[in-house]
Amino acid sequence: MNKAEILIIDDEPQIQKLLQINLESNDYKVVQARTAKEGILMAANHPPDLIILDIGLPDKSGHQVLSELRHWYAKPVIILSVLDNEKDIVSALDTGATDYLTKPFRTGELLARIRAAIRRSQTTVNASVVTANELEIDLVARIVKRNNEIVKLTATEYNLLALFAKNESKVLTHQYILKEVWGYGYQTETQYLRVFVGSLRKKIEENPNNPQHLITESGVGYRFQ
Amino acid sequence: MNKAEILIIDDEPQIQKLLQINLESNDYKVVQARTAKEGILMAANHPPDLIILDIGLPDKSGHQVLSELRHWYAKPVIILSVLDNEKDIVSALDTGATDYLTKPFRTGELLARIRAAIRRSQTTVNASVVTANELEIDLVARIVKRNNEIVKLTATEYNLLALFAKNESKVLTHQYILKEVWGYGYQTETQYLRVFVGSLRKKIEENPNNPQHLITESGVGYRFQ
DNA sequence: AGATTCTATAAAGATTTTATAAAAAATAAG
DNA sequence: CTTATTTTTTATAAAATCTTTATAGAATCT
Repeated sequence: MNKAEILIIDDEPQIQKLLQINLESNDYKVVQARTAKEGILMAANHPPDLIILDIGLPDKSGHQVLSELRHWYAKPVIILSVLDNEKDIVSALDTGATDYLTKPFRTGELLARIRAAIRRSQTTVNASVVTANELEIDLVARIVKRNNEIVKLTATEYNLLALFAKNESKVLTHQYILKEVWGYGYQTETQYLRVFVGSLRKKIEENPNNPQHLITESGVGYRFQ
Repeated sequence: MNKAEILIIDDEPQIQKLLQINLESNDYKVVQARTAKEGILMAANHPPDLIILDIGLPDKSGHQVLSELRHWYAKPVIILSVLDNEKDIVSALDTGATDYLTKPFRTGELLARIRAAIRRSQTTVNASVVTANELEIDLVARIVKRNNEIVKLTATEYNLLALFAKNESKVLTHQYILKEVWGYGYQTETQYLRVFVGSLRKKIEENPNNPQHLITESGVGYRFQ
């Protein structure tokens, strides 16, 4: 297997150096960018296996970079943030960040998180079939089966369920789901979500009044298990 | 591993002596300053792993020193205060102090607090999964488990617990917690906090009447451990 | 020791959030 | 062009959560 390639987007030279040394000695190929613009360009030209993104870049906010990346880049993005900047972190996770670390960080921990993120992205992206008890979701064939019988879903219903399946047992916020399934500008249309979660439950839950798969997290979002 | 270095900023010679002896015999390297000015200078020239700061210094108030330090110094700062100066303590914690002790203090307790503070600064600050005995808090998945079973928390309960988890074994003042969880303008609603700490204890403590994780610091705030 | 402040807890009331049905609008299929 | 299907919107009932109040107990101060 080839070396995994990691793109670092960070303007601080000492962080760049530190990461480069540590990652290369752990057998990763390292590519570096110092600005948001440069980073996006490099990622587009030659998509890496993972991106490490500093949230405090000079030319563009990390959030913006992340959301631009997420239009077409599905692999892990790990966020670096300065200490005590919790709002940034939460909103970054909402925009689709894979994980985050606050500076200063221990390199051992960063390496562990990189390994975990890459492992996850390889299994979940390649795993075209997600199963949860009597449910089977084939993400390549776009087919959902319940007790081995095909469940007929509309396009939106399927997109929603696929998103849940890709994020099993993780709480997804309303905002995030709406953005992923409906696109930008729909973040406030929480009612859409309720309607579609309702119709999904009717189709995939044994007892839709007492859902076992699509769990409500009141005030936050939903969780699939 | 090298010895951890501790800077003591205190003008009382007997305290200086007492601390020096106790810390050095516990295998810390001790550096001492007698004034605020000297202390800041020493910390800047050679940042220690932890600072012990007396709140009652001759040339400058400890609060000012703390807030100056916090611009660039992210490691633990433990405050020393005379007994009848509770307001100082609360405001110091609000400014970012890690922990506090009132004089006269027992050295065993000080040593324990130092160990806790250093351990925390090395590990938990960055972690996206925090574990405390039978508790497991996944800050990315937004899921809390107790003995491997998912604990159902409301949004506010979760936000509160997440804040505690990110500041393990650190005293958080009422004001600070209220500001972080409820936002500005709620700093005086201490009763909210009592209600929610109560319901959290019911869900995460073995015996809510004798809490082991969510500890009350009377007159100051709460501590999670 | 007594007074005062602080904390815990329950429970009622208010508000927010969620679920569901069904109508209207938009889109796709025949 | 008409019909069927899907998505969006509206309305409303139910559930969950948050806020407020009241009160008893614990901790702290004088």
